[in-house]
Amino acid sequence: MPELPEVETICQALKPLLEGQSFLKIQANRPDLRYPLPVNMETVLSHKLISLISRRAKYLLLDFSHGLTLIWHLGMSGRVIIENLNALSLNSGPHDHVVFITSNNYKITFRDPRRFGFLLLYPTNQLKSLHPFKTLGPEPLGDIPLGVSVLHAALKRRTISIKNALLDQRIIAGLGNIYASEALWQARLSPRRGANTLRLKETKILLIEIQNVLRRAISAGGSTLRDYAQPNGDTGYFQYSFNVYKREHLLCNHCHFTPITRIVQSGRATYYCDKCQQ
DNA sequence: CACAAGACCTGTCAGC
DNA sequence: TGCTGACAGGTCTTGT
Ligand SMILES: [Zn+2]
Repeated sequence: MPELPEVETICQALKPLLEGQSFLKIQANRPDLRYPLPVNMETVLSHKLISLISRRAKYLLLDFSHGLTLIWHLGMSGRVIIENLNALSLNSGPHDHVVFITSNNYKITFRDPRRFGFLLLYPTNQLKSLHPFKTLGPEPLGDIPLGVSVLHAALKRRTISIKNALLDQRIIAGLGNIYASEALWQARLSPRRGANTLRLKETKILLIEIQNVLRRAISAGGSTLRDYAQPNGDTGYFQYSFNVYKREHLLCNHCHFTPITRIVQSGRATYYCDKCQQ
């Protein structure tokens, strides 16, 4: 489900609510999702000051002032729901696996039907040296601008298709199936091109278009296809700006005469215009 | 090591 | 109305 723009949207929603607050209660409605929930999560985290909410790749990071970081991944179908705490809101739906009650009276629900999401608890100062953070590629919208030469060098080493390369979180962090296809359309590059065949000039355009599409998607609150919604319950709006994703057989918005093609690469759908994208 | 395919899990939708 | 198969915003594991 959530790629960088959706996780960033959730991060921005949680940040003002949670920083400086704490969890009064953490209710786990099952012992695990993709992985077992952190042991004694409620004991270890409740009443501890939340010092920083941030995002790395598709991970939400909740830093606590006593030196632990809660790592929160939403998998394919994960949602974060923020509600005002009231008497009626204590019941949970069938896929509401973890419920956090905050010191400023919010109920934050982790809903995830497919349970590919997970929570992990690591010491903050060890995060960077632990999997998967150890091998995670650069942030496309990071404070330190991702240089074209870095991306180009990483692509040069790989024989996989450029589409698959964009999904590899070790090369660039945060892109998923939607935004990989959309960025390649914007850059007018075929998803079937070998990653190592891009010219520096093409990589340069691709990086700019990756950044543009991610920024526009964040501004739109992400893309809603099925499960995803912003934490306040609104849908995202970027699905209305898709040029290729889920648009098989519809005409390309650039050339206006070629139907969008759907292919499968490494088991995942890719959409593109066979004429515009070379 | 690099890569493709399989696995994880549940819900939805098209087609019969 | 069922049933069946395909498919879904991700990533870890397995096999070649
Ligand atoms: Zn076109």
